[in-house]
Amino acid sequence: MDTKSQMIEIATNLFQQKGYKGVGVNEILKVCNITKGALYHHFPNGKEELLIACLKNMDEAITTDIEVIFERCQTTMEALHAMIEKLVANLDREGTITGYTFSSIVSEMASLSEPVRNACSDLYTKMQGIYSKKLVADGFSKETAHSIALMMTATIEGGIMLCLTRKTSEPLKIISQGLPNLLKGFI
Amino acid sequence: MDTKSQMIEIATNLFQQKGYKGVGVNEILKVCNITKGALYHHFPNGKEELLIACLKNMDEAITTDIEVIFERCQTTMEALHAMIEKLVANLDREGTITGYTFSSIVSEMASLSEPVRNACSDLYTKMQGIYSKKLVADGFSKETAHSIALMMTATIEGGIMLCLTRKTSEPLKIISQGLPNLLKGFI
DNA sequence: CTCCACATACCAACCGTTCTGTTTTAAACT
DNA sequence: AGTTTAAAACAGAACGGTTGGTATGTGGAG
Repeated sequence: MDTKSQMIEIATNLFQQKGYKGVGVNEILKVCNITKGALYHHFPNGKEELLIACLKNMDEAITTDIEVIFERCQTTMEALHAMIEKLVANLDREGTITGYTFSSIVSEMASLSEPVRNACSDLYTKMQGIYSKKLVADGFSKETAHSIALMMTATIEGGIMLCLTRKTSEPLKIISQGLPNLLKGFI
Repeated sequence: MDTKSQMIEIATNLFQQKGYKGVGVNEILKVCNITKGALYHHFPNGKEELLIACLKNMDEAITTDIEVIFERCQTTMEALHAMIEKLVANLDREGTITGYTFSSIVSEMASLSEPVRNACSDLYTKMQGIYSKKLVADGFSKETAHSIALMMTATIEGGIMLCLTRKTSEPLKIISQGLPNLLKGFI
């Protein structure tokens, strides 16, 4: 793997876990086993440019990952259960959540950097779009599907926050059980 | 108002908006118009102790605020609408959200400081408790109420994240409209 | 000989914290 | 009431460490 890709891969993980300001460039360089020269060679605009590259990387990773799940599963609910199960497994195994979320980055940077905010917004919109499409296939109207997709996105993101706070995967499990009722209510 | 209370008041606002690492002690001192001596006199353990004091302050503020709303409103849904309306108004007016949320602190600090994580966990639990109680009064069983309350907490917190990312209050408005369907689904 | 991909050394700015010194407050004693 | 005294409530300089960023050096590939 080339140096640049490796940097993005590692930095993505660190940013997801500790947020933007929570990770210093020196820490990233140490884990990557490279030096300042390499970083500022590939990312002349420094840390923020690296973050945006990481967000683009997450975009691809998350989008394709979710799309695979949503293609394999028959209904939206099945797909959601599979998604959350993956999150729960990840959380139980590693103690942190590395996929499907970037809440720490949003809450830190949304008001500080427009490029970062836009990248995050795009990612949310993309995820929501995948949900929405499947919901339409499930028989919901376009507007209803849009509303449900938004609520699903919010609920999962909020659920992750609760899991991190409680140090348990319980909240996401309960959400996984409760989500079908959300769809039921919209019929 | 005494210096200590003023510090907590101002720091609470700053922490909510910019997160923990996003605010330097110097910035806090500047806004408060005090110096290092005052800070480390009232909070010998420095910044983190101040943060915990802020979380306790938020606990009281949020709890009493929500409790008032939930007492005034007949049903859980009415109360929720009122709550979200308040959030939306705040967001439309000031561009940031200062009440009912501390997502930035959670995502930054949950894995770094146990005292902070516990304080956040307590706050979520308390909010959830208020929802839950009202839901039982609405006729739901205890377990069902607990599940719904958790989902409501997650959805609102996630909705706030979406609003910050999109720079619009639209997500919360849609959630406010969609939430009744969540309750409907549980019946 | 040149250009790319780094390494190394260095920098100013800022971080949170600690220190010592000064003022203010208020109770205690004459 | 006036003085003494001790503690509380600050002010402000100084500290070591870390931050993100830059300027220059260097080895290898073409």
